Amino acid sequence: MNIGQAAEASGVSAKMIRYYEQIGLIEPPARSQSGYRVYAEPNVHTLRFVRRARSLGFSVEETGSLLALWRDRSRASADVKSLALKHVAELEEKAAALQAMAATLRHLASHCHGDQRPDCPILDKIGSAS
Amino acid sequence: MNIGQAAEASGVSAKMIRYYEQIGLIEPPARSQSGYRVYAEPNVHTLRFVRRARSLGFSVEETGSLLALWRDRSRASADVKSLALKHVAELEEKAAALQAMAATLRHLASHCHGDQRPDCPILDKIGSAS
DNA sequence: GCTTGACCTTCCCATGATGGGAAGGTGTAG
DNA sequence: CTACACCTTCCCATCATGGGAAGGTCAAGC
Repeated sequence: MNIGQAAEASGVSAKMIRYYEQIGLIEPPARSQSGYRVYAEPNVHTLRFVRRARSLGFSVEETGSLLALWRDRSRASADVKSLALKHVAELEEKAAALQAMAATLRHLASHCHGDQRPDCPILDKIGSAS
Repeated sequence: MNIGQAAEASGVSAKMIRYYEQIGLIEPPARSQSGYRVYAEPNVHTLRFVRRARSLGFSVEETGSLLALWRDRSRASADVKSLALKHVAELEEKAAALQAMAATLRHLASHCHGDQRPDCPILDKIGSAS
């Protein structure tokens, strides 16, 4: 399987597969005589793991830790759980920060007429609030 | 006022003030004979505006639009309000995405014993779920 | 066999917002 | 006059991703 097919099968772009290999997140695959990367099913499986970890908001580095845990059959599930819950806390913190911004701005907007007149408490507040 | 004092007074780092100037977000300030940037109160006011817009999650480019609206005394408040509400929608979308990740992961974690045993539904799911 | 087009390779550049730091000039207080 | 704090510009790094150029490879069709 060439990189294009591995990309198709895993949902990870060819560009990113090469990048993940370059930074050491995934193992370099076999190469054909002409230098093409050749992927087998286990490689694709790993790529899918990476894609899903990324889609759960883990950074590439954290994904590397997850991969290591995944491959280590003797790890304690407590290690995985603590990593996951720490990440959950970070996600929730970021979500809360975004929602606080949205709430503030929505509040400002609710006081803005939104018509032809220039008066606008949104800009007034951004320009003078503490 | 030199750039350090303007940074102190506005809450924007000297590095970022130079960057904002370089990309054209803010006007180049006056210069002293020796080439030092010299800021007056209106400059600091603008910097504070930028800082607050950024802290509400507006990108630098969006902040530029807000600045233009702020300086344009004849703009309609409807223009400001629509920009603000569009941004609110984006913020809420991002927050919802993060919370969905957190919820998924929290759900997976709730099924993980978190003890010395290696079995872990978190990794199992990341490794095999669709 | 030869051409064509789809694929692959590596290499470099760009993004967005920010910080770090080097090399060198300036300004001020003691 | 010497320190020291500040300023200047310039380059580099981050994080994850995409774009694209220049050139090699492979398979299908003529």
